[in-house]
Amino acid sequence: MRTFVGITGTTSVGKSAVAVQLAKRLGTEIISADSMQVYKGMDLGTAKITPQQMQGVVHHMIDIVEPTVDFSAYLYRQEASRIIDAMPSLPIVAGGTGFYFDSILYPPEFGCATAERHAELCRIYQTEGLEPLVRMLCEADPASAKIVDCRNYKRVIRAIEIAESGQSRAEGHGHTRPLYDMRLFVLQRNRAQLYSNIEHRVDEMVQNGLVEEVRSLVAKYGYIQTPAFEAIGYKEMISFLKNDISLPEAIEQVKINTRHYAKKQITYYKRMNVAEYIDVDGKTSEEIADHIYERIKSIA
RNA sequence: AGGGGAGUGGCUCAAUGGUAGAGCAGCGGUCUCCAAAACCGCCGGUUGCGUGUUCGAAUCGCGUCUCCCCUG
Repeated sequence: MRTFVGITGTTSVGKSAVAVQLAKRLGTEIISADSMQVYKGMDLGTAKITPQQMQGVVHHMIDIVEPTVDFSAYLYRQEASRIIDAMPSLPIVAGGTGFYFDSILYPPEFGCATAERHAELCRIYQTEGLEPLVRMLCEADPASAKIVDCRNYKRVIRAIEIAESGQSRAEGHGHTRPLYDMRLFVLQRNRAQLYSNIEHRVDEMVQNGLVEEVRSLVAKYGYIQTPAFEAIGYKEMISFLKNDISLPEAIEQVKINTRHYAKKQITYYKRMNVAEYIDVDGKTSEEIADHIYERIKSIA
């Protein structure tokens, strides 16, 4: 079983810098685990690492698709594990999307629907609501209907798709063993400090031209409805550009949504197999990288 | 100064005589191809203050404080 180092943590804890420092010590490359930094042209709002900040370290899974693409954990996993498997050195997977780490460790085994069928199911939800979908699931796969959250349309649609592919969401396809030996380090800081950082970081993004970035994306792609344009910092600015809300309101909303996001990240990490939580307050990225290096040098 | 309006949980607001509800925020959680998504739960007010009427007042009367608007 291959081993890799995982570095994650809430937004704005400084994951990227630590990953770069560690990669330099290990002489290896970084695979990003970030659901939004995969999109080209979305830089400021996703706090994407700049070429200068990379310091010559190769980064994978960043800027790999256009914002028009419906990217997914499935596509992420395919590409990411291929890169990990091919890397001669100890890979570092770094990013804030816990679900993407899991998709590498426990790749989905269920079948998928065609894009057309998926779109059709989504259309049913939009026009007729949840009930018809739940009814469909109850008919197609009553066992799954019992275990799936039937108030969550995404889960219901997915379960229908699985059923239609001849499988059942209810069958314990749960992987008991991960495909990789991940040594996961979670960077953290206290809640007050975290929230204050988010506050400043959002203000900084706006000062650095977030509105202009979103404006040019809209100019290039229009008001498309893809996961990319649902990213925090983007959806709110789009509302502002559409004149639905004022700029101060949009900025406040970005801050609130970022806090919620950070909270959900913290919750998600609790279910992961964490090797160690590291408090970052008062430490430099070099010190943190050194600390992690000491912990994993035996396997490097 | 006079006239009018408003004061309800952190915020925005609902409930005009019958033991105060919601949204947002806050806190916690779910998660096997949209995950920066989608979904779930919890905490929190005796209604500016005082007094009166009433079986019973956020809701009516009187007084008082604060804010807003108009007139001067």
